[in-house]
Amino acid sequence: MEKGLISVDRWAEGSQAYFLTHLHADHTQGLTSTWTKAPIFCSRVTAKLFPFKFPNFKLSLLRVLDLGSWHSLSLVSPSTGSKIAVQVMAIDAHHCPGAVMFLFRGEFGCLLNTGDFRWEKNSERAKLGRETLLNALKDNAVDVLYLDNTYCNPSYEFPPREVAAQQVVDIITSHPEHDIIIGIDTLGKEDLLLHISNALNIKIWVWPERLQTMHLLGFHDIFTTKTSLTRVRAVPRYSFSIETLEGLNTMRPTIGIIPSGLPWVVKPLEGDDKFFYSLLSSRYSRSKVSSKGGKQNDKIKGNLGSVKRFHRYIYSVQYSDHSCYLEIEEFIKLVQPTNVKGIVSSSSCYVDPLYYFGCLCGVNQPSQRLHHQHQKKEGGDGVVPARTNSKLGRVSYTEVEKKRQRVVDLLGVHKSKVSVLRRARRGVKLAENECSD
DNA sequence: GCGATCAGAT
DNA sequence: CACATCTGATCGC
Repeated sequence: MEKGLISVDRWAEGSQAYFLTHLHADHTQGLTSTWTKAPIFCSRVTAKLFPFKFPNFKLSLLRVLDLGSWHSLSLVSPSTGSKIAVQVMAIDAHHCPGAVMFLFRGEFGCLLNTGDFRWEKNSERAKLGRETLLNALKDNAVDVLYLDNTYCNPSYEFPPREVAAQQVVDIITSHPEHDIIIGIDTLGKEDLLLHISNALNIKIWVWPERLQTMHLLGFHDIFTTKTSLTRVRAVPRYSFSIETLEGLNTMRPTIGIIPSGLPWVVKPLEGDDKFFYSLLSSRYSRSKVSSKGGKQNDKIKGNLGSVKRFHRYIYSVQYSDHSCYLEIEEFIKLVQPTNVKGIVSSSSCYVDPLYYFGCLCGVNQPSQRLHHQHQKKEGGDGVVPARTNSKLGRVSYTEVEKKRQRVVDLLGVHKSKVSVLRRARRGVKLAENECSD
C-alpha cells in the first residue's frame, strides 16, 4: 500500500482517512476544531467526548467504529487512481475511556496499531479483548505491529490496576483523619476513582471540567464539585506538587497519592535536606527507599509492597494505563507480528521493541538475522533507520524486506513536519551535550 | 491582538 | 529518562 492513505493519531496533510485512538493530548496535537481535511474514525465513547475537547468541530466528519467488527472503506490510490479497499476493526485498548487499537487489512497486508494500551491478563474485560483479537487474527497474520512501547524495558514492572487500586484504598483507610488528593489527567483513571468510591462508600471531588467529562461518561452520582461532601479529591496532576501538599497541610492534614507506572522523580530543593530520595529509575524502586521513618514507611500494611512514600505527604502507587514489560511481551507472543515498531517517539528514551522482542517476530528469526545484518553493512535500501539507546550503550535496528518496507511507511509513522524538525533540533542538542556516543 | 507553536516545568 | 498536561514566551499574520 502506498503512502498517504491513512494516518493514525497523526494530523498532517495528505491522508484520505484519519484514525484517532483516544483523546489524550499527545495523540491529538495538530488536530483542531477547524479540521476539514478528511473524515476521522474513532470509537463511540471518543466521539461522545470529542465535542468537549474540540468545540465547534464539524461533527459530520466524525465516523464511529463499533468495537469488534470489520468496517470497509474505499480509498483511491493517489498514483494510479485505482480503488483500494481497506477494512478496519476497532478493538478495546483498555487504556482510557474510548481508547481503541486499530486493525487494518487490505491488499497491502495486515497492520495493527495499538495506540496506547494496557494488556492485563486476568480481568474479565481483558479476556474479552483477547478473544476479540484472536478471532480477528484467525485469518490474518499481522505484518506490522505499531506498538505502545512506553514501558518497553524489563525494569518496568507493576501490578494489575485492580491491585494498585486496592493499594490506594488501603492508604486512604490508614489515614482516617486526613484529606486525600489524587493527581489525575483530563481523561483516564476513572476506574480507580470508582473503586475508591465503592470501597469506601464516598463521593469523589473533581474539578468542574472533569465533572462534565464524568457526566458524559455516564457517571452521575459518584463525583461532586462540592468540597464539603468528601475528603477525597482528584486534582489535575499538573497542580500536584510538594509545594501544594505543604500548603494544604498548613490548613488540614492532607496526603497526596500519585498513581503512575512511572517512579516519581523528586528533585532535591536547595537548602532542604530533610527527606528526599530520587527514584530515578524503577530499578531502584524495588530495593531501598527510606526516609527518616525507615522501613515501616516502605511497607505500610501487608500488600503495599510497591507503594512508595517518598515524602511525608506523598505516596506513589503504580497504577498504570500502559502495559508493563511482561504484558507487552505477552501481547507480542499472542499477535506474532512479522515486524514491530514503537509508536512512542520521544527522542532520547525510545526503545526499539525489536531490541527485546525481535526474537518473537517473523522477520527476525535467528536464521534470517545474521543474513540481514550482513546486508545492512552493504547499505541495502530495505534498512529502517536505526535508533540508538545510548543509555544501554547499544544500537538496535530493524531490517525488513523491501516488500515489508512499503507497509512500514504506511501507518502511524509519518510525523508532521513540525515534529520532525523539533526532534531534529533536539537531536542536535543531544549531540552537542552528549557527544560521547 | 490572536491563534498557533515551542520550551520548560510539573 | 517519561506519563500527559499546563504555563508562558515567541512567531506569524
